[in-house]
Amino acid sequence: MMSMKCKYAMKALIKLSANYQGDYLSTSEIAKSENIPKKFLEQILLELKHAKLVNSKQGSKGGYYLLQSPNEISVADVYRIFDGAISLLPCVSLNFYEKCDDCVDETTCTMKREFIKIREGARVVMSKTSLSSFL
Amino acid sequence: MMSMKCKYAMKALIKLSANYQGDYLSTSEIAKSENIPKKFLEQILLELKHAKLVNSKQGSKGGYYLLQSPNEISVADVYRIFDGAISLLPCVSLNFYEKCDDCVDETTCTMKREFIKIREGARVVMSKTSLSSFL
DNA sequence: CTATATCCTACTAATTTGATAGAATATATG
DNA sequence: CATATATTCTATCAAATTAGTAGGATATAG
Repeated sequence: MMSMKCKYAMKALIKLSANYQGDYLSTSEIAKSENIPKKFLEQILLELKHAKLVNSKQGSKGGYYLLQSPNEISVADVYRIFDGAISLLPCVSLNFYEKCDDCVDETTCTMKREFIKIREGARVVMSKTSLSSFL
Repeated sequence: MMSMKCKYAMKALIKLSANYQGDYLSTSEIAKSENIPKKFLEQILLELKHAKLVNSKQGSKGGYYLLQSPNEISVADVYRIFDGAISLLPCVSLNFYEKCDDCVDETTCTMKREFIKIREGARVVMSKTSLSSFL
C-alpha cells in the first residue's frame, strides 16, 4: 500500500495535470477540492517542487503548476519520491539498492531471481501509467 | 518493500519446500541456516501454522513441515498473511477492501481504474510465483 | 525424568507516519 | 506603502507499526 502522503501527492498532481498550462493553483484550492489537510499538502507540494515535478510562485495570486507534461510523469516517479523502492526486497531495487542485513551470500541467494521478476511486473505497469492516464 | 517478517517467512517456507515430504525441520535449524533471529522465527512459523501453510509436531525431534505442495503456495499468499494488501490503495484491494478516508465519491474517483491495473500487474506476477519457483 | 520442541502472550525500543504550528519571505493590488 | 494572500522552511508531536525479546506453558522422544 502507498502512504497517505504519496496518495495525496498523486491526487494533487492529477489536479495540476487537469490544469496543465493554465493558471496557478494554490494549496488551498487543491486541499479543498481533493479533501487533503492543507498544511500537510503544503509540505507535499514543496517536496514535489524540490523533485522538480512542479514549480511555484509565491505571494498573492501565486500557487503551483506542473513543470513537465502529464505524460512525462509516471506513478513510478511519484512513488519513488515519497515511498521509495518499488521492489519488495532492497537487494533487487534499481533505484534504492541495499544489501539485505540477513543475506549470507548475495551471489547464491535463491530469492533474487524471482523477486526481480516481481519487481518488473510492478515497475513496468507503474512506469507506463502517467498522470495523463488519469485524465 | 516487504517487511522483515514476510521476508523471513519466505525464506523459511523455501527451506521447508526444499525439504517437502521429508523430516520435521525445527525452528533452530531454519533460524541457523537462514540467519533469522530464532525467537522471532518462532512467532512467524506459528502464524504460518494458523494460516494453514505449515503444520508442526511438538516435543523432541519435532518441528515444522509444509502442509501444501510448494507449487500451491504463492508469494501473494505469503505477502497477504504478513503485509496485507498487494494493491497500492485500500479501495482497489480484492482481499482487504476499505474505503479511502479522504475519498469524496468512490464512483467518480479518477484513481481507481488505473490503480486496479497496477494492482493486477503486481498481483498476477506474485500469484504465479510459487515456492517451487525458488527451488 | 530430562532435554528438546512448539505454543502463546506480553512487552519494548526505535522508527515511521500523518499530521500541526509558527515564523520568514515574496508579491499582487488598492 | 499597507495588507492580504501565498509559498518556504523547520520543528514538534501523538499514534501506529516494526522488529524484535522474554518467559512460562505444554507436548513428546528417549
